[in-house]
Amino acid sequence: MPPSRRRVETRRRLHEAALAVFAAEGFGRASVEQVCERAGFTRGAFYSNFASLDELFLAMWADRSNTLLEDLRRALEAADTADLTTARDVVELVDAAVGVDDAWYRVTAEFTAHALRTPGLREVVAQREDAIAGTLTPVLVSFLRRVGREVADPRALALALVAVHDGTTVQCLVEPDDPAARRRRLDLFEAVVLAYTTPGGDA
Amino acid sequence: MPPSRRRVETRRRLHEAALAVFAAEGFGRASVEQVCERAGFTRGAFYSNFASLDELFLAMWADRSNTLLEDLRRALEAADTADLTTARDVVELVDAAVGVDDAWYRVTAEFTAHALRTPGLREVVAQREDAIAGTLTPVLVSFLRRVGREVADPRALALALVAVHDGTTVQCLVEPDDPAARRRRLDLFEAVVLAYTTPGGDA
DNA sequence: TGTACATCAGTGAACGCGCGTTCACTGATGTAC
DNA sequence: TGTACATCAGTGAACGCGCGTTCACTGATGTAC
Repeated sequence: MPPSRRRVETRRRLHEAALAVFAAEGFGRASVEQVCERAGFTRGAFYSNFASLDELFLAMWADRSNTLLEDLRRALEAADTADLTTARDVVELVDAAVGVDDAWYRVTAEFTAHALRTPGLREVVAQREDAIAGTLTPVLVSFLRRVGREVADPRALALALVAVHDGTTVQCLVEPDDPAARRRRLDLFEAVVLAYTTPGGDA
Repeated sequence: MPPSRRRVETRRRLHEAALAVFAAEGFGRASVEQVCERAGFTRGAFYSNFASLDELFLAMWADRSNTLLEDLRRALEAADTADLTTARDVVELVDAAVGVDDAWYRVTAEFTAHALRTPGLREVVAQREDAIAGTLTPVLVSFLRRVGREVADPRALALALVAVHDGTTVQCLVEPDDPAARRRRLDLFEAVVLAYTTPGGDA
């Protein structure tokens, strides 16, 4: 039996409230009470839908991760590639599509830390990294080929870019008023792309 | 008046307990009670030394960050550089000295996330990144010169390596049994080092 | 389209626990002679 | 080196609040006729 419309909507509102509360208070300090108040439900409604905050957190995080990744994929596939002529152009296009989201970064960082101390969850994070790399790979290879670069090991490049993204996101968020952090991020992306590609035939 | 020996020792034990509890439970879920029990004190002792868990966390984190960075600096300065002949050697030497510490990574990730939502603390994290880059820079430049590479912009390289370190640490910890993650980390370090340096005169 | 009924989904009150915080106290530490 | 005293530092009990969790309930939703 599929869940009723009402139930789907309730869970959606709880997810939404959870994201807001987790972002504002931190994962460990969010309470069932706060999430329910924000969503406009009593605590009973929560327990009718989830066994624990951890379960809600996992559901919300997995769900939103998927959505964000799917949005990213679509944005890249629909991007105007007419002006791409250099690796730097590719980097700037991808960077703009990915963006730097303060609240989501915090939530993901805390989820990752939590997952590292919870055996069953480590795997979830690992699969997510894999999914990101897998989604990025084809579009990245195609963009780079367009500017005359061949990717030797697409998976290695994708994982490297994910690592650079994670690492430089902190630096950008910590110094939000410093445009230099943003520039350094793009420079590093570019350097990595060039290091992991070779000049191709059609350039 | 300097703090008494007894007081210094009490604070040290509270720091130590805090690190253990934060690593095990997560920042937001650690309680004053747990920290005190672990340290072998009553809760009154805690309040005689700190105004809040946040204050203890900040003190512990800043203190330990300094110690770790100082240890790293000493280890690198005392390292045997006779066998350094390639950039890869430098990368492997530095990587071995830095290491990948599960518990400390989690604590730092959560502290960073917390700092991002607490105005006064953002600065603390920013200064820490700066201190790391500043400490690493001279020894890195000297090692690389020894293997025949000139660093164009030492600060940019240091910050790039910190970002790569942060990003790849997650990947290594998430797949602890996969040696490929470790290898990819070293490859990325090497690629960045090569990209940010040029062949020097004495090679 | 309307009515009766069954099941589902969220309500709200109640219970109790963990723990943050305070504070009068006692024992430890150090100083003066 | 020993004694008296002052101050410092941690004890442990007490208070109370926030909130996790449960559960009998009521109102909402959907189905059969």
